[in-house]
Amino acid sequence: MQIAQVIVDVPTRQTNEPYSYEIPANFDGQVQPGMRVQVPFGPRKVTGFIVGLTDHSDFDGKLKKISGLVDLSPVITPELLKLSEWLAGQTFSFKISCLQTMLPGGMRTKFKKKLLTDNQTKAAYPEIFHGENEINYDQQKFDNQTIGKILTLRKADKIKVHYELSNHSKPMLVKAFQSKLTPTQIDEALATISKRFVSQSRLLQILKDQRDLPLQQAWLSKKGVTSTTLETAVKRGWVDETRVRRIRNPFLQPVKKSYPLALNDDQQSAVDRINRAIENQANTTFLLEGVTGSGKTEVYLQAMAHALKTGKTALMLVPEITLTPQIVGRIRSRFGDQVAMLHSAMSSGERYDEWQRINDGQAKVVVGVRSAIFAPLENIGLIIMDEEHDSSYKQTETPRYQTRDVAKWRAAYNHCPVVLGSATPSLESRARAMKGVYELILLPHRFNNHALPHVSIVDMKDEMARSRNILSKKLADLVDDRLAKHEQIILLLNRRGYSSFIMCRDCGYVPQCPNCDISLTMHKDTHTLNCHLCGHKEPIPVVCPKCHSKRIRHYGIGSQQLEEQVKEMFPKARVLRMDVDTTRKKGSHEAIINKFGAHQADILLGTQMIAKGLDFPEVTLVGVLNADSALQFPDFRSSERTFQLLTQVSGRSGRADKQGEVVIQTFNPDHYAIQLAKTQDYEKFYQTEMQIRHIGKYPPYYFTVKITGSSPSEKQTAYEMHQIAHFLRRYLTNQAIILGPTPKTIKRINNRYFYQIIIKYRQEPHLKDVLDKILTTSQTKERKGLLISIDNEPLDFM
DNA sequence: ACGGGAACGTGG
DNA sequence: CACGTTCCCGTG
Repeated sequence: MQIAQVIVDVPTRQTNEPYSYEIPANFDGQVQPGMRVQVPFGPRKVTGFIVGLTDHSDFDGKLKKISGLVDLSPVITPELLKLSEWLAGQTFSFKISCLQTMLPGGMRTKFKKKLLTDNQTKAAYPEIFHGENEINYDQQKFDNQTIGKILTLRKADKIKVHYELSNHSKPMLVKAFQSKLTPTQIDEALATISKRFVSQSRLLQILKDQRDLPLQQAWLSKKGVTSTTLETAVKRGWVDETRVRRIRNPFLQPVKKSYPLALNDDQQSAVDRINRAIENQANTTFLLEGVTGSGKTEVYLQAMAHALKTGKTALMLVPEITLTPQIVGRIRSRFGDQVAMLHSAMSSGERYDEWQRINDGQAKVVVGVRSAIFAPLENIGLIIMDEEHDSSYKQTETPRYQTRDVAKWRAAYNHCPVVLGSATPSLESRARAMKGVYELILLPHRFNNHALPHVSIVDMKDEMARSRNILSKKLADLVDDRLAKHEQIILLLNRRGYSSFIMCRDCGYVPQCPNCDISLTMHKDTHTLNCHLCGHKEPIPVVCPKCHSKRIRHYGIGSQQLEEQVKEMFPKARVLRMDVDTTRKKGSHEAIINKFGAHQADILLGTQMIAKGLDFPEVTLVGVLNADSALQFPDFRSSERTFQLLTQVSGRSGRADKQGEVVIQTFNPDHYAIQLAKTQDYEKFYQTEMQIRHIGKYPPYYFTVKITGSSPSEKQTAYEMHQIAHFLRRYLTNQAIILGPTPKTIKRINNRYFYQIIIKYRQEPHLKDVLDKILTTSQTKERKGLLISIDNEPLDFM
């Protein structure tokens, strides 16, 4: 007898191991590991993943049978099954959560519960069934009294419970028409048909040329065949209406084929080293450190081409907001239809189709964001992570994985190299390169030896004494100059909304979010005060709710207000704003980029999403309006983030034959992160920052774990977190540093109180066991509203 | 997660 | 004791 080992979709500690199920005879030989099944679990039915097949079970009770198949072929490859095990351990999460994150969103299934009943009961309980024989059962939708009634009816067998699979992404089927006529019949019809039937004859002509395949209605209508014509043709028995699958195409425009560019010596030697590793199936991790504009992308493309040439596939990851049509277009122009793209801006249907193309082995190159690291690609010959330092590579929800670690795992499994590319590598990666764990490849020169932009720093303390203007005199003059020369400008202001807060000038009252410990941000376009954490919105008060004064003013400039001011200062300039608020609609991000790229605007302003990956040759001036915004955060990585952001955004200036200019406005002109960004001196920054990390016992010198606890009661949160800290101090070695518990920087979000504990350690053999124990114990308190989450190697300590 | 049964509470 | 509510356990 064959037995399936199933991880059920019940995310708890106790059910985090496979359960054994008998495979019913009619499924014999069809089920394989990696397929999803429906199984009875206690009194209900749940979905599960088959993770293995055995011929005996250690479980000594009576086995139940698999009740249904969700998939007809595996959706998780053997490699990804193994990876899910490792990932669950690494991130302290449930195996089922890891398996689910490997699938594209649209494929995650839940069982919908439906209630079926007979006509008599339906008529007797209109408040439950509303005259339907079948209703969805949502517990929240019914009050306790109704639920009671439903239970009684069910016991009396008047209601049947039915589980229906909800799987919202499906292949897209479109209307199509298949010719039923032979060529001779078509000729006959053409000869006999009355001259009045112009469109029918036109259709017959088309059918004559395209006889064998079903023709899609959309295609036919482009040829001028209307739906009425087709209906008539169906009636005449000439064609049959059918449905065919259409692959949704996430690539908006067709791309012209492009060819490898000539490389400079640095690039060539980089490509050679990576190619050699591909050929030797060497599991090497390369750190490709190249200044902005040094031509890293061309190195990636040629190395990927080499991987394909050796019969392998290639996976390339890019940060969330960098995956612009620009980059995808470039990759697709090189590799054509072999490319599959996975990106969060795509619809779930598009993602589903792209994922299917990878799973079927049709796509050989995958380009995507973080989650694309789980693409079901087989026989990988090369994994690339562009901008490896980018924070979007760390998932902030469970499973809290770092893509870099998953990439290295997959590379080890596939015996292939990983290339981590960046102009400003994370300190972790650079330190590993220095230790010889990674191989360092440098691209120290800009492509075609373009000069680096000239960077100047403006001290806003001096500036503020003169004027309250958001643009310094120097920056405003340069903007004028560029506008006159018909060149483009990027302005970066890392704060969205209109102003950061409003305050009553008489009593000092600042409106706070009722659910969170944070002041509300003013949004002028919607005339509301918004909370950026929980989404709360309220109207802007006209009088102070506390002292009834009318002197309410706003402070701190956000991107909305910047737009307003810039338009006022430069009335002739065409201004585009790009931030979360202007890019919410699908395709709007792209629309802004295309518009600016076509020079239909002079000034692009926005939050940090404009800093990365965009390449506009006409931009010769970049202004950073508040370089300090990241520095203000009480976090050990704030200098690193500031340096990276400034270097990145500076690289946007002057890429083609024109010298670029960058103006950084700051209140901390002497801060090393700002000074070193001015000279684009990564090396010096690395040295300085490493010293600070060493003294402060921070990564990469120490490993870190963040434990966050939250509940609706501050007292309970604090108490439980103290218990955990106590437990840690007792069971970890005395080399481990345990900080906290402390309330988080923003203590209350959405009426939950957050406390955290930071563990810093160099070697802690029992850490995993201790943390597992904490999770197991804490689960019993979950019902009281306490949630404990563990973040292994968190991005910040906030 | 969630269904089911034990345990506990309330009103007569 | 009948019934409502909460707790807690097990799920193959």
